[in-house]
Amino acid sequence: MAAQRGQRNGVGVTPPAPTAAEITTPIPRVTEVPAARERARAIPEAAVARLAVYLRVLSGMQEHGAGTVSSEELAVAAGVNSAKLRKDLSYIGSYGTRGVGYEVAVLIEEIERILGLTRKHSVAVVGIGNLGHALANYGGFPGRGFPVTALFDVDPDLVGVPVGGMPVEHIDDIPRVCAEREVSIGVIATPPPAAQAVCDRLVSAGVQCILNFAPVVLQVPDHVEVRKVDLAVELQVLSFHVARRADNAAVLAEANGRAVDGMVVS
Amino acid sequence: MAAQRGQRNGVGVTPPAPTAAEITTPIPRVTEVPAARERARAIPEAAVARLAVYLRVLSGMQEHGAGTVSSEELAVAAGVNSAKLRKDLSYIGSYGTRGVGYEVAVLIEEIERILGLTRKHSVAVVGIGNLGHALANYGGFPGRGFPVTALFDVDPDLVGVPVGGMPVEHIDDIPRVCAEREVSIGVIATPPPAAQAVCDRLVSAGVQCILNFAPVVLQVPDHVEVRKVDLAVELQVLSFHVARRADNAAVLAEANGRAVDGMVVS
DNA sequence: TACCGCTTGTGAACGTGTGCACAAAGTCAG
DNA sequence: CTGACTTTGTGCACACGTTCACAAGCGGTA
Repeated sequence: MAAQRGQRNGVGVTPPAPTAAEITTPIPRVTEVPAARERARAIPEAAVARLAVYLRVLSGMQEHGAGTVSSEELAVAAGVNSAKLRKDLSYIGSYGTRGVGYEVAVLIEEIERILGLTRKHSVAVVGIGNLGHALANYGGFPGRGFPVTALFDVDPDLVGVPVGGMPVEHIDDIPRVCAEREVSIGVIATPPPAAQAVCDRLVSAGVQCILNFAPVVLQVPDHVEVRKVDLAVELQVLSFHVARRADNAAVLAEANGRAVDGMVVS
Repeated sequence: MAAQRGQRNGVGVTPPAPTAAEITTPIPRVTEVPAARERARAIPEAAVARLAVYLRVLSGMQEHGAGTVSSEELAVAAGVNSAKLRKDLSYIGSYGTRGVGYEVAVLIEEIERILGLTRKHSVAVVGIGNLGHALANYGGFPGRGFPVTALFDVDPDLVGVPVGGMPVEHIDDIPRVCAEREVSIGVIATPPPAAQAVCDRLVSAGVQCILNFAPVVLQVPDHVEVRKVDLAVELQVLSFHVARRADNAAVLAEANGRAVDGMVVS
């Protein structure tokens, strides 16, 4: 969940709070919004993540010259249940033809529209260590539409050095550079102790979406979206499964050959 | 999941299948297992991921000399609701003292036990490109207990070259090396087209847990656990939120100052 | 045109996870 | 020892996401 599954700042969960002043300007409470594109809000987060997967699979299919797909085909390729897939697609509208399937090109277009991939999203990477280096070199970042337009680090020896064809800037320049280059997504790849400070700078520079690789729980204002990629957590979840498997095997072995019962070690 | 989060192989969702022959040997169906440590199975995946986060926070607290924590303190530090935290902890047992809180040391020990961190888990990294390089240099991998004991690549120029103090092996040697070094977790950091083949080799080498960085849906047997870290998906989810935000702002602006209605750009 | 088979889209049941609120249980002061 | 205060552990209700199952709708065929 990911996984994942994204961090929400979670702290301000005080429900009796009226949560006034939502986006930027003091808006006098708009509860019943026109709902034309408000539909977007209704898409569950998990479904959004899957839509991104469908999009990738569809792109592959298009390159192989496929004109249409059935929900079943697409579901198998994406590794999900076909009913779930259809429900996910229904969140963005009805673009299929009953008895036939979906037109690949149409689906790609609609998913890209919903995911906001029609606009380019400038990405800034902060922290040019091992991981930041790798991210900067990732070839303009995975897939379409996420050009890396700024790199930052605190190390003066790194500042000015080109990495992946782009000079590293000092983190003190985050506000200026992010504003100039209209950065909309910040990637934090710093050591843990620096992460919160960097995050604060990005936020005050107007960045509203952050991808955090540092193993730290970031505190951000409500209007900022944070997603977390935590290698340690991923490994530990896998470790849990290893342990569970081993334990189950032991229990099962005990349950079958029940002669030895002094064997169960704590 | 993302969260996210973890990929389940999802394809074999045929519910009428009896799912016979579970783990390794032909076991005659054990439904009601002793349930002593079967409790482990009952822990929701999302809770496991959070336990890993709690563990990190607790370690930090212990270094700062904290002896006990209340659920509220720990919850704030971990960025979750305190009720959720208590429920998560209750999955692993009752180790708190009412009126006082939890002993940090005890909690750390119990979480480590549940997550299986008392054993060492050898990690193999396959694909020594940008990302694989970064992972190999990550300093024995994040935190405790996950030593990287093998590196693999298909490029003959890389084989034998030491990366992070460890020579790269050829992927043809995956079965032998993984068996020798008792690798329990495989990390796939290859280009997408190679991922499935590498995965198959790891699985046939006996690796049961895989962390996949390649943007591909891996097909694995039921007994293998896969977790996926997909940068493209993460970015696209963030992109979705950028778009949603922009749309909402536009709608709100329209709803408020309803004089200008030609301003809403698609 | 009428029928048939196929696939979508979705209402409804189900299961899981989250959040609330409170009893149970402990500490500490007097 | 008693009583007040604090914090855990959990039953319960709710919300969310997943899965099922089927009616609605479309293309092809006679």
